[in-house]
Formats: sequence, C-alpha cells, structure tokens
Amino acid sequence: MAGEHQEPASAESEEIVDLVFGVMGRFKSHFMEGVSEIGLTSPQAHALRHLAEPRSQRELAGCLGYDASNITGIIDRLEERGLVDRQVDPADRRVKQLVITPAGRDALEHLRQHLIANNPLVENLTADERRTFRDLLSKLSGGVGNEWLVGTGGHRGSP
Amino acid sequence: MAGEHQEPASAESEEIVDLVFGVMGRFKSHFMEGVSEIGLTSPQAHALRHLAEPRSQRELAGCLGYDASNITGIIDRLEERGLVDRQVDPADRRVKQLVITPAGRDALEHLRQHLIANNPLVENLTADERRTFRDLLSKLSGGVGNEWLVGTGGHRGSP
DNA sequence: ATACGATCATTGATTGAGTCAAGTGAAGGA
DNA sequence: TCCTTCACTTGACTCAATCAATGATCGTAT
Repeated sequence: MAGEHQEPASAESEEIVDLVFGVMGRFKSHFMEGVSEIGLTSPQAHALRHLAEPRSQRELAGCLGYDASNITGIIDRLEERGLVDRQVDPADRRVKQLVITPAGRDALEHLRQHLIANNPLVENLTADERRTFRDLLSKLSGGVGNEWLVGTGGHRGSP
Repeated sequence: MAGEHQEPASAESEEIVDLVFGVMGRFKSHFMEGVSEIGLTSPQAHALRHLAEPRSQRELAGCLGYDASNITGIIDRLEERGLVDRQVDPADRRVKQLVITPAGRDALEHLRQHLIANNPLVENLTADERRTFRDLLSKLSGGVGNEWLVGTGGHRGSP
C-alpha cells in the first residue's frame, strides 16, 4: 500500500455498478415520460423503436431478446392503435413484415424528440464531458452500429 | 458552417441517447444473468437490493417508484422464498418493517459479486477510462449518495 | 410429385407485474 | 369520543413474458 491513488479494481467496479443503477434509473424515468406522452407501454415503445425500418416478427424478437410468441401480443396492440401494419411477405407467406405507419412514425419521432430534448444525461455535462462520455459509451457498446438488446429477462427465474 | 469540429448539440445528444440504449441493454443482460442465478425476477431483485438495510413497505415503494399496492405481491414472493421477513413495527403497528434474512443476504451478495465480476461495462475499459467513466456517472447521478429510482413506469400509458 | 422436416406465426395456459379503487386496522388530533 | 389520516391488503383489470402445442408454409430429398 504505497500510494493512495490506487484502489483495488473491485472497489471501483462496485462503485461503477452502483452509479450505473442510478443513472439507468434516471434515464428510464426520462424514457417513461416520453413513452407516456405517446400513450404506449415500455415494451411497445421498444418494439416501435426497432421498426424504423421493416422487420419480420422473428427478427424483432431477436432484436429485443424476447420469445417470439411474445411479439404477437405486443404487435397486436400496436396494430390496434394504428401504429404498425402487418404485411404478409409475398416471398414467404409464413412471415409477416412489420411496417410502421405514418402515425407510428409520428409517435416515434415525438419520443425521439423528447429523449434528446430534456435529457438529464446530457444537460448536466459540459461540451467536453459530453464528447468524453460519448466516446466511452461507444467503446462500451462494442463498436458502432450496435443492435441493442433490451430485454433479456422475463419472469421465470427458476422454473 | 465555418469549422467541422462543432456539431449541433442535438446531433450529439441523439447519438448519446442511442448509445445509452445499447449500453443499458448490455448491462441489463448482465444483471439478468445474475438475477437468474439466484432464482428471482428483476423486480424482486431490485426490491432486495434496497433492503440491505430495513425499510417499511411504503419507503420501499418510494425508492422503487412503484405504487404501494405493488409492493405487497413482490414482498409476498420474497417472503415465501425466505429472503425477507415482515416485522410489525412496535412503534406503529400499521407499518411492516422489511428485514432481509441471512438467506436473502446471501442471495444479494451473490448478485453483487456477479455484477462486479464479469461486468462488461468495466472490463472493456482501461484504468484511466474507468476513473473518467466513474466521475461522469457520479456527476450524472446528481451527487453522491443517490437513491436510485428504478421503475418509474408501468403499464398504463394513457388511462 | 409428394412426403418429410424445418420455420414463422398464433393460441392457450400460467405466472408475475403494474395500476387504481375500495377496504381494514391502527394512530393521532379535535 | 369522533374523525381524519395513514399503512397495508385485497380485488379487478391489463399487459408482459415464458413454454408447449398447432397450423400454415417453405425446401428438399426421395
């Protein structure tokens, strides 16, 4: 123990974990605000967010890390609200292509604007800090064009 | 358009939002791994995490941003598994103090170890980057001893 | 061609979560 | 004492999430 600037890596790791929980909580609050404004639930909004370009239900399930059967219900509700269309793929009539409607795009854009507008994760940082933060996040995202998995977990902990 | 190093703040903000989704997804995956190992669901684990020290159900509801009635069920299930005890507060017999059991503390510790052990948010960074990341997170958490809200949202978008 | 196996979506059953409204029991002040 | 307030529970409801099973379709091998 020579100096005092060197901490055990695990202690710093633990601190980061705690902080991440806090920051995630804040961001989630902010996200839920925007989601409420467009009258959706969180999973519906996540689904919509992945439908900026058309995907099959199976692909969407992959992106979100959900069971495929779960997608049916979520898309049912998005379709009822007229935000998404199911279109039978002419090339393979088993698959339904999910296409966002103009109303859906409006909702998505509203959410996007809300997210970047009053974002507490950005407002509290200086320009320099923002750049640093972005670079760190980029590194953590494992590169650039990452496809974000969002829900890896469900109810059943131990069946 | 004089220089090229200056971007509109909104563009950078948007980029950060996208990156945050990605990083949050990764962390959530990591979290859910640990949660599965102790046989709980995500809300149960979040609840347990707040019970390192005793709290009343109402307080817990406040920490988690849940409706108070929601706590009843979650604690029911934690109590069934013997991870938490409900103890009537002698000072005010309306309130139930939630005390973690030894088994509950074991589970919590297991989760904690998992979180700091294989954490992808820490492993991919150099020591310097970790420090920077921690400082940024700390600033974003709005100070130090933050009580993290975790779930600000529920199902009902527009009632 | 045709029959078989694989794949996509849906359905049904079940559990958990989350909200609100209403109810019960205890505290506490007028 | 009475009335209000507060903590928790309950009930009714919707959504999410999993799994298992089904139906329709596709490809391929025979």
